[in-house]
Amino acid sequence: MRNRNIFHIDANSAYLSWEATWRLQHGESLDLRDVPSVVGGDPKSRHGIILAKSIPAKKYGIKTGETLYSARQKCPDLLIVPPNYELYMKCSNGMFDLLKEYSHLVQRYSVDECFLDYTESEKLFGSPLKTAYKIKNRIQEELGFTVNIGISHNKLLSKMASELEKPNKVHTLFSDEIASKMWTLPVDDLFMVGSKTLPKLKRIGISTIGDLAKANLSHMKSYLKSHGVLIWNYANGIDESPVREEDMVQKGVGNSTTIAFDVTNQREAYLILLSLTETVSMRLRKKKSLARVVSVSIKDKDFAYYSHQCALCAPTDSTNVLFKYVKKLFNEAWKGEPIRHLGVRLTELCSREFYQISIFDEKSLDKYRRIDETVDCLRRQYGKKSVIRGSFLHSGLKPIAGGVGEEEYKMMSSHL
DNA sequence: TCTGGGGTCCTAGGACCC
DNA sequence: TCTGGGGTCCTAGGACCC
Repeated sequence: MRNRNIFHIDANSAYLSWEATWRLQHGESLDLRDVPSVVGGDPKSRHGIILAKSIPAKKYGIKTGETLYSARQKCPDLLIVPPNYELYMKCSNGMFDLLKEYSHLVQRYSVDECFLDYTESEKLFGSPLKTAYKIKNRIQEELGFTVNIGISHNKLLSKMASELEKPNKVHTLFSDEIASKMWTLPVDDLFMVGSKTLPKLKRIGISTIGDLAKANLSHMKSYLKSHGVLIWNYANGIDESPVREEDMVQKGVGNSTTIAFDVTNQREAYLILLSLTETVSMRLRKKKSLARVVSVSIKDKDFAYYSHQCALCAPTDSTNVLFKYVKKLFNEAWKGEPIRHLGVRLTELCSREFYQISIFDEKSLDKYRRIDETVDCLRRQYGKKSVIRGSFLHSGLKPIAGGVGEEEYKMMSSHL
């Protein structure tokens, strides 16, 4: 492949910076970024984990994903603010729109990360490094938060580059810089080397990215299968994946929720599953897709996780049809123990247009479809909670569960 | 006052077919 | 009385990402 120029743009401690920016713009004098602070969920509803941390909080050893309880022990004066996903979506959109000015090829990798293919833009905007600084400074001035930008010839290296020194920095990581800038790093700093792979690598004497790069490829392949080949390539800076257009095909939609209390009976489990089915099927219909596979997942009070799935005879987007399968799957899977978390996921998606004929085969399905369309329409106009099922009244449970913000947005994935 | 939510991809084993 | 081997599909579980 010819030489490309790829940028990776990463908002620095995104949720926290966005929260800080918003608060400053709304009259607060304290900048959350200057003190030990975190964005975190509510422990009362069993959502008490750290979603983002300030740099001062990081100095206390506080990590994303750890419990608020543990973070408070490390730093008793820690300032904790609740998340505001709609705000984060707006900030994310602002960053994305600004980036689109510099290339038609911008991939939204997650809420706070984008890849930008600068290859064709160079003749319009000049040198990559100059433009990267321009973008970084514009985001800071116009949107109020800082980003790191990594520049290289592929996505993997540009992503590794943006991780180098934070915040508010532009880094390059071209081929001749791999040895000095990347090989010296601990091997788990490499994209796709996680907590399970790290000890396996340590066991064979690999502790830096450079060790992995110089390891024997066929040895890695027999030891870690295809994943071994993948990370060996990454360690050597090899990655040919393209910056993908926004509208790539999504493979599935799912929603899940941790319940504030342990669910111990079928009736309550059904209500929560119904609320999740409502959310997930609305999202499916919004995408004008149908699903052919439904799966239900359960996490019990001890965090043991399992799931059960089945294929449908015909793809559908009907809340009622999907819920019928969800109930069946739940009954087949549930072992009867107290439940902490429930999830509903739809996969094997296809286009609605493509399958319309079989949907209208049955009169009852046609009726279901009209109900779904009407309810979706009302909810769009008057809000998600304008139409709810009678069964939720007085149940103490949320009629619509799952989802973080109002808008649909690309979340994360683990491949480039 | 303990541990979120939303994704993708890979693998292993069993069923089934020829 | 023996009992191959390749291919595909399905499901459950695990690893990784942010």
